Amino acid sequence: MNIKITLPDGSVKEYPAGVTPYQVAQSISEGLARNVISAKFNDKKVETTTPLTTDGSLTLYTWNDDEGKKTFWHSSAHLMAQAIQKFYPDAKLTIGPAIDSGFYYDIDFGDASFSEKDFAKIEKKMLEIAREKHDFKLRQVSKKEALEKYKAENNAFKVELIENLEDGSISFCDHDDFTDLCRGGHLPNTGLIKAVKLLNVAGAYWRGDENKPQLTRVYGISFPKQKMLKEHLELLEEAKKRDHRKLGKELELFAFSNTVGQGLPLWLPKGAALREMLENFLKKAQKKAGYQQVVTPHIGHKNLYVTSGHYEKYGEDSFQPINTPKEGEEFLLKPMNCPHHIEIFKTKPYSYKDLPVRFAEFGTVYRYEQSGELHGLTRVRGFTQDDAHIFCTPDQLLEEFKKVIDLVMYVFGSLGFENFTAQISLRDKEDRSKYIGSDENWERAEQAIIQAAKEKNLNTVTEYGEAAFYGPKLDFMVKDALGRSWQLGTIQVDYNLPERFDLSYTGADDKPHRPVMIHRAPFGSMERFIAILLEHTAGNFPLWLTPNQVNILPISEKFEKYAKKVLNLLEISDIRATIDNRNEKIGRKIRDAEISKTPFMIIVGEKEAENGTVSVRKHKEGDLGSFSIDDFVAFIKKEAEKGLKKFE
RNA sequence: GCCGAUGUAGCUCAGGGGUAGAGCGCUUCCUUGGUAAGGAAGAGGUCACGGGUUCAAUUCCCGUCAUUGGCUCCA
Repeated sequence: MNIKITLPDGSVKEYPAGVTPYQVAQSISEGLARNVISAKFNDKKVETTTPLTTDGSLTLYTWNDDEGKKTFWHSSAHLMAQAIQKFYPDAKLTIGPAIDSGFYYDIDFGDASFSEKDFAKIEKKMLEIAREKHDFKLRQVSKKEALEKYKAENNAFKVELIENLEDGSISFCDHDDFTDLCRGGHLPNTGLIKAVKLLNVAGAYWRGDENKPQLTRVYGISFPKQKMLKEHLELLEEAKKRDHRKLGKELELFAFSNTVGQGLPLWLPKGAALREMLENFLKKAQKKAGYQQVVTPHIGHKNLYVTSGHYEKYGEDSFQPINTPKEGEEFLLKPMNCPHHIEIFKTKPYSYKDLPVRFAEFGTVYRYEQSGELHGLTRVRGFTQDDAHIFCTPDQLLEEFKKVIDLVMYVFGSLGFENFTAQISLRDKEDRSKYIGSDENWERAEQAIIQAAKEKNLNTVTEYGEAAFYGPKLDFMVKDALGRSWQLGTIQVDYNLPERFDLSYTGADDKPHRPVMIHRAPFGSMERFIAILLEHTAGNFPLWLTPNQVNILPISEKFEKYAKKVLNLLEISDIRATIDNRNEKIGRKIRDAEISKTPFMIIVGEKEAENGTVSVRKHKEGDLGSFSIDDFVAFIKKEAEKGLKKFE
C-alpha cells in the first residue's frame, strides 16, 4: 500500500506506507538526507525515523531551521545528561529543554556539587559518546512502566512529571545505554554533534517555584561543526564588549559606590548630559501630545500607599518607612509616582470637557529589589521613570491608548529600536488572588489593550500572569547584547486606582463619573533605557544625542587660540564640542578621540588658522577634508537632524 | 532571597605560605609634532572586610560585604 506525501513546495509524491522522513529525504537527495535533523508530519513533530502510515504533508528540518536547531540542542541535552550520569550516577534528572541559544538540563546532584571545574570532563565524555554514532530511538511506554522506572531510581521529579501525563502519550527516548522520559524531537544519531561547550551552572527552582527544591541547571550549546562553535564563542566575546557596565565606565557615564549603596547609580557629567538630552527630546514630543509637566516630592505619606494597595503588596519588601519626630508619623520613599499624580488630579473638580488630562514627570523612585536581582543599570534600587498618568473618560480610553502607542513608536524609532516585542501582559489565568479590583474592570481594561494593539497593527505576544497587580499592560521588550529581554516602554490601563482614590469628573448628565487611568513610560526608566541603548549602539550614540559631538584637536599649543575661536563658533550654533589641548602629538589625540567614540574630530594647525578653515575627521571613517567653519556647522546640523524626526 | 563563580594600583589583569608585579592612566621634565600610541623619570596597594590554622596568611579554611552567571521577583 502506498501513501501520498505532500512536500512544502506543494509537490505530492507516493511512497510505500511505513516510509520514514529520513527515507523521504534520501529520495530527494543524499545531501538532504545527510543534513536532515527532524521533521514535522501533519503539524506534529516526528522523529526522522518515525514510520509514516497515512497521507499527509511533511516538512523536513535541517540545522538552518529553528526547529532543526531546537532538535539538535534538545538531543544534546540528552547527551549531556548521559555524560553527567557517567560521573554522577546518583544525579537525578528532571527536565532538559532546548532554548533560543543552546540547551540546559536541571539536575538534582543530591549531596554532590557540580561546578565549572567539571565542565571539561563532561564535554570530553559527550564528544566521545557522540562519535560512537548512537541512534536516538523513541518508544511508547505505559504510564505504569514509566512510573516503575523512575520510582526504582527514586526520582520524585520524573515521577511527578509522569503523574501529570496521560497514559498512552508517554514515551522514552533511548540512545546508547541511556534512557530518558521524552516526548520526542531528536536527531537521527549522536554522530551529528561535533562540537559541545558547557557554558555555565546555576541554581534553578523545581517548576520555577522558589518554595520547591533548588536544582542545578547546567547550560550548554552544541554544533554540527567545530567552526560554528568557535564563531559562536567569538560572538559572545563581541557581545561582552558592548556590555553597558563596561561602556558606562569607559565613557564615564555612570558609576556605583558601595558607600552610597547597592543599586543606586551615580550619574557622571557625561551621563547626566546624555540623560538631559533624552529628557528634553521626550518632553518636546510630550508637549506636542498635550502632556503637562508636574513635579512631586520623593516621599509620600504611608497612607497614600495603603490606599493605593501598594503597601499591602510590596510594603514588607520595600525601603522601610521613614519616621519623623512626630509619634506614629510614617513616610515612604516613593516606589512609583501614580498616587502623587492622583493627588494632583484631586486638587480641583473636572468636567468631562476637561478630559483627558495628562500629567508627566521624570519621577525618581526607590524600590528595594532583592540583592540577587540587581544588574548594572538595568535593575537598580533608585531610578527615574519617564512617567505620566492620563485621566480620561471610558469613551476616550481607546483613542488615548493608541496615541500613547504612537508616542512609544516615535521614541523607539528615533533611537533605532526596531527589534522589539510588544507584549500584552494579562492576569494569571488561574491565580487571581494577586490582583486588586473587579473582574469586570479587568475584563474592560484587558480588552482595551488588546483592541488598541490590534488597531495599531502591533505584532504582539500575550503573556498571562505578567500584569501589574492593578491592571494589564502593554510592554515593549527589547533585548540586550547577550539576548536577554528587558521591558523598556510600558502602557497600562487602570480602572482600579481611580476607584480606590474615589476619583470623579462631572459628566454631561451633571452626575459624577469615574475616570480611567493610563500609566505609561515610553523609555520605562532612564537607567534601563540608557543601558540598552548603550548595548545597541556600542556607545556610538546618535549624533543628536551624544554628549560630546566634536573634539577639536590643535596640532600644537601654538594653535590653541584658533581652536578656542572654533569652539566658540560651534557653541554659538549649539554644537557640543571640547578641545584636546594636551601636550601630545596629533596622532595620539586622534587615537584617543576614536576610542572615546566622539563622532567628529576637527584638526586645526597652521594651514587652518591661516585660511580660517577646519580639517574634519569622522569617527571610524577618517579624513573628510577641509571645511569652512560655516560649512562644517551646516554639515553637522544636517547630520544630526537626519537621525531625529519630528513628532507629529 | 536562593545556587554557583569572582574580589590584587584609578582601569585591565598576572602572581602566589616568607607582607607584590605588568600594561594603560596619573604627576614632573624633555619634545611643539599634520590624521589611531614621541621619550625619560616618578608617585600610587592594610592584596574587599572580619575571624581561624601557621613561626609566618595577600596566598589555605570559615564568615561578612560587594560584583557577577542564572533562578525567583519586578508596582
